[in-house]
Amino acid sequence: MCADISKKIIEKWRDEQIRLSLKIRHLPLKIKSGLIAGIDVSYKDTYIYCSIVVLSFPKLEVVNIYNKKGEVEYPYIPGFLSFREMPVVLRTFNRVKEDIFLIFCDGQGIAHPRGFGLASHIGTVLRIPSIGCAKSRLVGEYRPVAKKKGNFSELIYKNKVVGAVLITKDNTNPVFVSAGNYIDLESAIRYTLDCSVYRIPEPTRLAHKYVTSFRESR
DNA sequence: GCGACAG
DNA sequence: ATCTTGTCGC
Repeated sequence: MCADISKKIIEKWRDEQIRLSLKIRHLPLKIKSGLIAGIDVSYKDTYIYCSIVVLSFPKLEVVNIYNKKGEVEYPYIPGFLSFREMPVVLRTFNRVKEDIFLIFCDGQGIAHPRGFGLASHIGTVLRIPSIGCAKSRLVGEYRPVAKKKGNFSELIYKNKVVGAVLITKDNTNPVFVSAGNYIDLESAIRYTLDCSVYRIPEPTRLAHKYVTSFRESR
């Protein structure tokens, strides 16, 4: 399938992350209504599945769902997740005909060793504002956060604020939010809270639900 | 060398 | 990510 990824490839990927990370821009996003999307990927054997859910904002009603199956090309390597998931994600997104103004991704944005996690990669390639909302930490340190919706502590990495450890629902563990591209952290936090009903924001939570059922049906 | 390490 | 039952707590 994808045994040992040569060090050459990883070097190339590292260079690409550094090169593309220079294109990242942090801007306040102020769109009040429109369509947003949630992306999630699932695996089974040598197959990889992707679901993209289009939702209305701020009502959060499902407008459309796109599913696509592909083959696993690379193994999971911390820091290089996007190269494993980007292929199916792009092929799935090519089918999306709606105009999306914001994308939620299951993973890190700039809270990454080289400031270019999955959300940054997706946002940069698609040229659409993106937010990384991960369930666990990849890099950075932070102070504990009281479990009250809206609370957060800064995620610090190399003496820079790269994200927020945010409580999206009372009495639940935090999620790790970081800007992907074309959005700043403040806006990312704002939209994440506006899209949260449960711990995981609706776009990503629904995408995960749909991709799981899609995988189990094929 | 040891420990950490998105999904 | 994936394989899995019951169980504690709001």
